Amino acid sequence: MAISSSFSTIMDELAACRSFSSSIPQSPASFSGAGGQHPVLEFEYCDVPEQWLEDDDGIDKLWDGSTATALGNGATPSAPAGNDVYVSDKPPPAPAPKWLRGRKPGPRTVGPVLSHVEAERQRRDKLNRRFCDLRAAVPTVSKMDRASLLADATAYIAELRARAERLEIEVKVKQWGRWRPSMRSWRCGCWGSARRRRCA
Amino acid sequence: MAISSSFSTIMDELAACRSFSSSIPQSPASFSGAGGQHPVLEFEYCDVPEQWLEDDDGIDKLWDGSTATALGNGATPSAPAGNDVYVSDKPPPAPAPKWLRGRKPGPRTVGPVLSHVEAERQRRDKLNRRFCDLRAAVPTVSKMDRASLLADATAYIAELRARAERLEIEVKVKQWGRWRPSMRSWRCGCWGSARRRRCA
DNA sequence: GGGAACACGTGACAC
DNA sequence: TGTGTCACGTGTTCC
Repeated sequence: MAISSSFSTIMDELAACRSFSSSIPQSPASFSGAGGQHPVLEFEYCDVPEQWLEDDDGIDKLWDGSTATALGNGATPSAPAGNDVYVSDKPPPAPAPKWLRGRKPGPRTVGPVLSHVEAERQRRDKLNRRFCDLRAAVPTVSKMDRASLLADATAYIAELRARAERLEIEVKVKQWGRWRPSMRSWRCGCWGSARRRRCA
Repeated sequence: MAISSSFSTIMDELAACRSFSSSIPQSPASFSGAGGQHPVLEFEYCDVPEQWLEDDDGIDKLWDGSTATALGNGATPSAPAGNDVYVSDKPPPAPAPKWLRGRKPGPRTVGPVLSHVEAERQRRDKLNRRFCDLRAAVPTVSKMDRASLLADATAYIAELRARAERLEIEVKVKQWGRWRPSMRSWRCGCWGSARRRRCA
C-alpha cells in the first residue's frame, strides 16, 4: 500500500491494508506485547497481529473457520447476562490456539442488541486497521503493544519534524547563497556563519 | 512538554503530559467523535478529552469528587454479575453530567478481581496518555476520535517523510554542485535538471 | 501465580 | 431514531 499524503481520502485508502491478510487465515501472529517471543510471520506488508489486519468478515473467518474449536465457551448470546461468565457452569472449553488472545466472540445470534455489538466490533476493527497502518508507517517500533507503538510514532514524528526543519534551514542557507552570486566564498554547511554574513 | 527526539526515554518523558490537567478537575472536555460540538476548553497543551490526560488517580478524583452524583448506578461490585445490568431492578440513576461518557466505574471495593480491574484501568489511562501525546504531535488532526487521529498521524508521517526526503535530495543536489566548483552554471532548485547534468 | 496485553459485550452519551 | 464513539469490567492468553 502506498502511503498517501492526502488527508481527505486517507481514511478510505488506508483500509486497503487489510487485504493483505485475507490470504493467510492460518497461522496468524499473536499479539504479545513486550516480549515478542512469538515467531514473526511473513506478512507482506507489516508484521502486525492478525486482528489488526482482518476486516469485519475476516474475524468471522478466523474464528469460525478451521479454528472453530475455540468456539462454544463463553456463549454470550447477545442479550442479557452477557458477561457474567463468572458462573462455573461452563463446560471446559476445547484448548484454543495459543495465538488467540482475549475473549472469544460468541456465536452470531440475532437479537435486539446485535447491531450495537456489531457496530462496536466494526469500530474495534477499524481502530485495529488504523493501528496497523500506523505500525507500517513507523519504522522504529520497539515493541508490538499499542502504547509503545503510539509512543514510537510520537517520537518518530518529532524526529521527522526536527530533521525536516534542519534540512529546510540548510536548503534556505544554500539558496540564500545562491541568491547573492556576487558573494564569492559562500558557505553551505554552517548556518551560523552564513547568518552572520547575511546580517553583516 | 517539549517533544524529545530520543527514542529510548520518550516513554517516560511523555508521561509528563498528564500533569497539565491535574489543575482542571472541573469542566473537562467531552470525547465526542466526528462532531466536536462541545466547547473546546483552554487546555494548556492539547485540547483532548480529560480522560486522555488524567493519570491513574485523576480518574478517581474526577469521579469521586464534586461529580459524585454520577456514582451509584451500575454498581458493578467487582465480582460476579458484573455486566448484566440488563435487569431492570436498578433505581433510576441521578443524571450524570453530559461530559461523562461510557460506563461509570463502580465503587472501589476490595475483591479478588480488583487488581485486574485496576491494571486494566491503568492500561487504559496509559493508552489515553499516549493518544494525547500523539494528538499533540500531529498538527493536522481533522477529527477528535481515535481512528481519525491514527489516520491523520499516519498521513502526517508520510507527508513528513516525503518532505524530508525531498529536502535531503535538494540539499544533496546543492552540495553536489558545490563539490564541483568547476561547474559554472550549477542549478539549485530543479532536481531533474541537475541530475541530467550529473549523468551527462 | 501474577502482571501485562488484548478482545469482547455493554452502558452511556452525542449528534 | 439510529449511528458512532468511548469507558468500563471482564474473559483469556502469554510470559
